[in-house]
Amino acid sequence: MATASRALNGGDRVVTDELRTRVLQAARQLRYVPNAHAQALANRTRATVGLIMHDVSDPYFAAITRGAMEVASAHGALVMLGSTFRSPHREIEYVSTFRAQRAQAILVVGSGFDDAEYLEAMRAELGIHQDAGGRYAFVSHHDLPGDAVLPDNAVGGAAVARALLELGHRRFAVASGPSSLTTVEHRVGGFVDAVEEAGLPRSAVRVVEREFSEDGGYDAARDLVREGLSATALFCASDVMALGALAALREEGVSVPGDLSLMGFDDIPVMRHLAPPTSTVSLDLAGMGRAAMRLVLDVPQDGVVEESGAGGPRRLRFPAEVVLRESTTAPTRR
Amino acid sequence: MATASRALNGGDRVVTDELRTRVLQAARQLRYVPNAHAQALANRTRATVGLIMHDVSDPYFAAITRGAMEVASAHGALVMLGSTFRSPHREIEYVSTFRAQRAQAILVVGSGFDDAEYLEAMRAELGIHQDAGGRYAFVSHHDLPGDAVLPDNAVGGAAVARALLELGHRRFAVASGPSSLTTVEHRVGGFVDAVEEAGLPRSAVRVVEREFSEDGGYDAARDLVREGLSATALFCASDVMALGALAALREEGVSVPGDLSLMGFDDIPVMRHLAPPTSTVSLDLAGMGRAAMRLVLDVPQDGVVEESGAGGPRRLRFPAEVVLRESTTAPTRR
DNA sequence: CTGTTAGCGCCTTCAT
DNA sequence: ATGAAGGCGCTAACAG
Repeated sequence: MATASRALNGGDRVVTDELRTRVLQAARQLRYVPNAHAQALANRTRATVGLIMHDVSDPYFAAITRGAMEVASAHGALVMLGSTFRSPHREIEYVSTFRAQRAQAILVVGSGFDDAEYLEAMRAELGIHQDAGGRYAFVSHHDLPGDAVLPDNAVGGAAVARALLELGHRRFAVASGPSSLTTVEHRVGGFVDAVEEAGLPRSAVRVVEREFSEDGGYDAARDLVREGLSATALFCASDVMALGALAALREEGVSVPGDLSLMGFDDIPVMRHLAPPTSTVSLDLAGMGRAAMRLVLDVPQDGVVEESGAGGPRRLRFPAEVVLRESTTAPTRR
Repeated sequence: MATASRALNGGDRVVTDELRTRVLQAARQLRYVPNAHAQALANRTRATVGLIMHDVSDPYFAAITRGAMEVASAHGALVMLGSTFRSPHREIEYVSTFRAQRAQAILVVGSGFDDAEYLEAMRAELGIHQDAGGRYAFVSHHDLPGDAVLPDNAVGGAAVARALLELGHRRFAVASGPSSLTTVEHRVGGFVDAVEEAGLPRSAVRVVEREFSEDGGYDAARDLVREGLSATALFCASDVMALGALAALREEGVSVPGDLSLMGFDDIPVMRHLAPPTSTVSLDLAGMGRAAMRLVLDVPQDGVVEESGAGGPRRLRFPAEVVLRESTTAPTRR
């Protein structure tokens, strides 16, 4: 048994060539694959990483996942998937499940929740995971200690405001998600701050808070229109919300950008194909996924700049850049 | 130890209340989670399913995955993800990896490859998996024995042809993927057959074969235009290809549907938002994912009709229905 | 009802 | 270079 084990694993010169080939051949004939559980038990770990996120079918998460999968498979790491559908409870549950699996690493993708109970539970779960030798990292802010890949959400939000101001807009609407999501908070916060910095009153921005989803974007835009829209530009906290908003605007007969300029955030692949091609803030989503996976797999990054206090958590910042397309123009309405 | 195990797992009345609470409390205090590998080893199985597909960031697979995840998490099954990026080799490798994990079930999503070596290897791997008590199923055709969830690809392709014929089109172009993919073969085959059945010559359809991807769609449309398009309607073998085709047509100055009617296949969520909203063939993608997961988890289906020979493989057929939107009109060019 | 004893399949010392 | 033995953490079968 020991010899077979050595022949199969220890690629080294510890087994006679003849014996090794004999073992290998038998294995092939039997289509033998070692029991990964037994290996994991004996080795006390395994190249496995747990991926926790809202929902893979959301293009934002899909793109990040793709990047993560590329790196994982290049390094022979097995990926386990956990969809939370935005439930903090499920998120914690998945950490615990992956802990039970003795996952080598856990990747928590997407906005954190601003909720004391959740934060405490996550901190505890992740702490134990780490004490047991596991790694973990976040993609997006989490108000929790740990390595992270961070999109420049606030900077992006501010850039949107400045781009719109430069076009001549002075009254804005924002289709926001729940402010308890850190991502939303940063994007909308950055936007509002930039507007105020430009000397406009707070009242220049009308913020509507709905679900952080396509339906939420739809609801927000429809309600905004029905309450008698005075804004000349609408900023959506994500492209997925912008998708919904666009549908609502079409139904309500509001022309984009004629009546209203529209901007999203993320630059998911379809934005360029929409009617009209929609302005947004581009983020290297797949790159973020790759960087995060590299972070937890402890392989060197590839061009991404690391910004970390000495010994502190490692943080990889991803720039957010405004991409102007046809959904934004100078305001024409009076 | 045994008592602790019983208290934790066997929800029955086999342990004194007092002892059980004591165990439970200790577990909670220590944030104990049982080692899943040890459990799997002792139990010889675990509720784990391996999901094999091309790429989660492709909206088609993303939607199917979403459905599969819903059912999996409702049944407490852990999902492992394998992205093949269309490599038959990796597909086989993942089956073997999941076999090593002693996955309870393996779900192979997406078109199979028409390749003898691949088919033989898959048959062997899946056979061993099954002999070891594992289940598996396909989503889409695979020319391999086993349970399957099958979209009506050929029927859908034919329906596209008929819809276009009815609008008055007589000369067609098809942006096809590699004909070695069964999905492509069925869709394009159904289309071509229906055109011939309508009494038109084979030459009425110009088929261009490119990658089965957005880039492939782009290349196909661009090349068709540059070679001097005589068709009045373009059928793309998938919506993702249609996305690329639309971009190419825009760049080449071909107006849709003015110069050319366009149809895709799948009805991925964005099609309705495109410029113009694009006609396609709708498939209940998430439903297919759910059905497939139910199939391998052996839980009753929910409204989906099963079509199976007695004792033979179980097959769930999903209807494909044409959805006409603004990318298709009667031909105006001469 | 509780405790004891074998494995589950593999890997890793430790002898040989 | 090979083989034998112990243990990874848990559960199931068997005693008590």
